[in-house]
Amino acid sequence: MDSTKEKNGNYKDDLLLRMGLNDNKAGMEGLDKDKINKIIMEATKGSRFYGNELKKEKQVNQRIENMMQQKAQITSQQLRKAQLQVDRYAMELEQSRDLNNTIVHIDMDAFYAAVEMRDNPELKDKPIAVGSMSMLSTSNYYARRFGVRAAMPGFIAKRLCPQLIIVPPNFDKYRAVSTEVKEILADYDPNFLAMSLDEAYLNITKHLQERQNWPEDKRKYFIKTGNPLENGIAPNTMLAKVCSDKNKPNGQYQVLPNRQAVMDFIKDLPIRKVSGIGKVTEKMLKALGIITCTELYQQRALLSLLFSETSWHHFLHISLGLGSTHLARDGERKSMSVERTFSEISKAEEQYNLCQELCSELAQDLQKEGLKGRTVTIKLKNVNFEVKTRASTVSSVVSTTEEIFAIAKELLRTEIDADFPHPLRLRLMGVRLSSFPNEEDKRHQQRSIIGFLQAGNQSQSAPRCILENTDKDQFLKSLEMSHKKSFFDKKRSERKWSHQDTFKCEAVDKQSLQTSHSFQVLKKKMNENLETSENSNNSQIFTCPICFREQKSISLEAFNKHVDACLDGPSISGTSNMFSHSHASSTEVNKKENVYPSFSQSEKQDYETHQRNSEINFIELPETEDNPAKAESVDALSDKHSKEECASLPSKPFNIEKCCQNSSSTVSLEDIASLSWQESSQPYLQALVCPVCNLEQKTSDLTLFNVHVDVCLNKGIIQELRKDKVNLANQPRENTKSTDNSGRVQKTATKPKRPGLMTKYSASKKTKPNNSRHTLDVFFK
DNA sequence: GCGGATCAC
DNA sequence: TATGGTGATCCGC
Repeated sequence: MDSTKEKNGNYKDDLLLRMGLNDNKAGMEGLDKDKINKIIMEATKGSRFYGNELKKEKQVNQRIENMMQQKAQITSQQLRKAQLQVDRYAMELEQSRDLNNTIVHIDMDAFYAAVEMRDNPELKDKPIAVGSMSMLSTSNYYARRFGVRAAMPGFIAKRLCPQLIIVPPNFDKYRAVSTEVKEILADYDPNFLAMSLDEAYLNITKHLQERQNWPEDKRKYFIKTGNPLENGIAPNTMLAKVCSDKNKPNGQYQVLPNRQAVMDFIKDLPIRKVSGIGKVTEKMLKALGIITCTELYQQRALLSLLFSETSWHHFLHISLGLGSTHLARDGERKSMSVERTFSEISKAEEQYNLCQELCSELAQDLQKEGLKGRTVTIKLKNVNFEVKTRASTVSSVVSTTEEIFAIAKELLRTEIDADFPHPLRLRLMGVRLSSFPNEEDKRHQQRSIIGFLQAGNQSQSAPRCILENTDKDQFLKSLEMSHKKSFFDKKRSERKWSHQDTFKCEAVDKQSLQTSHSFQVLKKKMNENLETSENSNNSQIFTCPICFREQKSISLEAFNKHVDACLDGPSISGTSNMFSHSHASSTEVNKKENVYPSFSQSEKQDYETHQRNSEINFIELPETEDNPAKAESVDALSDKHSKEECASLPSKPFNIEKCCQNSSSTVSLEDIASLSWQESSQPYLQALVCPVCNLEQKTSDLTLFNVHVDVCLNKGIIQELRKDKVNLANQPRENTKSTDNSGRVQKTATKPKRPGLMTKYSASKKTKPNNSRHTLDVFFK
């Protein structure tokens, strides 16, 4: 056709497929198919979006190429063996085939558009779409004749159909209508499964049985909702879903519950029609000559060798016409997120502000469902549509804006630092919380909290250990198991248990303190610190972890004696009570007052750390004043004291630079144990000093402080892990060339190539540097 | 546990 | 001018 097709045929086909245009249904009153294609491509070509689509397409092609090489190495022996194994499994599946259920899939036609047309009859004979100039949710059938589809940006739709009316979405309205419809559906199956506002599965097996006994007049109608809808009736969900797609619009289709009917239905069914087979899987299977379900069945042995077990099992289910016969109710949610697209934002300050807003929104949503989680993930999409996610898991659950933001902001900062001095040019940001505790976790947590509070109450009279048996057991178990884990897992477990212990025990019982592993380390570490400070004549103030009193300029022996005396002595209740008091009251205060503005004091402090890190990482850079990004940020966020603070840092026993830069200094239990408590100027309020970054945290909320420590630790680990990446990123990206074996010059891949999902073949298999780099189009023509 | 990807709606 | 938001899952590290 045109040159575009030769170069970008794949993308174009995908695009057209997605927009439903290569089914020959376009035409008649609307636009000619070719005309539609041309308009879409004209609007798309040259955009950043398109550039990214091409990039993604190349990656998929690479995956396919890897797969084909994998395939080429399969021997007939292996294939025969696989055939036996797969057929054995197929036999089992066949035997468990269940045709006793009647599943209906309900799909409301162009739902949003239908509702809008119902409420405004003027729209009825006009082409309409619901959405915005950026993105359409759906369109009516009139508009579809012009090629206007869901998931198409409105501005392109307008080019296809200038008279198109774009109606802004009104989800409350759609929800209301959806609820009405669902009430009707519930009559047929009270346990129906709603997939969205306009889609649901019903298991009407029981209903049909009961219906047998109904009087004739009552049986004469079936589902009547007043809305146009598709439905498909079949013995399982997979088939029902395909059925409802069959006779559009406003149609119905049934697959009878016998094996032959199922197999006949499946026979020529394109695999893409099946839920779960998307664009990429379709393309990969097409590369293996598989388009229909019959072909999928024929290649089952090969597929078992090329794909993961999960995948080929899924494929086998499909090719046998099998699917769920019961509607599994949704389990508990596993994550909650907020994300937003916007016009480019490149200023760090604005990015942090945005991040905090998202955290706030997320925190509100979480509160509605009473959820708390341990993993915070941020998502960034740059103006070139490249997506990154960065996650951090802390040891205790978080849920408030402040807690989530404390973590998210560090993740964001790491990314900003990594690209420094270039700004991140973002078009989307998102924040997600996951790792919600299961019921058992919750019970455990509950007990810990109660234990903590009880210990606080009782500390006046009879302080006792709040380190519960479960905690101890798990701590010991985690140590026991630790040799089986990876290095980082070990470190994680160590710090998790150590600083939980540290916080709990320091406030309470001396007996358990003495036996506590972490406390032994704590003592040891403090001694070491004391020694070094003595040796360097550096007069430091040490605070006794038991009584919290400052021990100034005393010898190591004296300090030890003091600690031991505190441990043996009768009265620590006063001090531990003081701690409990300050914790309890400050938590209250925190809840009410500590909703800090964009950048509070502690934010500034954090920012200063950031500045210090930047100075260390980019020591060759000009002064702050000459660095626009830095100067701006400093102006906005920081006072002028960062340099003095920086100068004072080396005298501290442990700091973030050491943590991040020393290759062997990934955070260890000992590091945690160097945690020191220093009294602030405020009486009865302990200032919390982070043992990692060594900065005093101006919060008295222990959870928030814990989060900060976790974040600092993760940051150390993250930077350790990312060292290579950062180095790579700091190199000039263009013109990075290398020579391969064949002597040709190629661009070096910026990122290490990985095999794609759901596949077994390994990317570590070296790609042949020869002609095998043909496109697969040629191969499969 | 992390990060990239795929998929559905 | 301009190509979404939410949630789940899988795979290889």
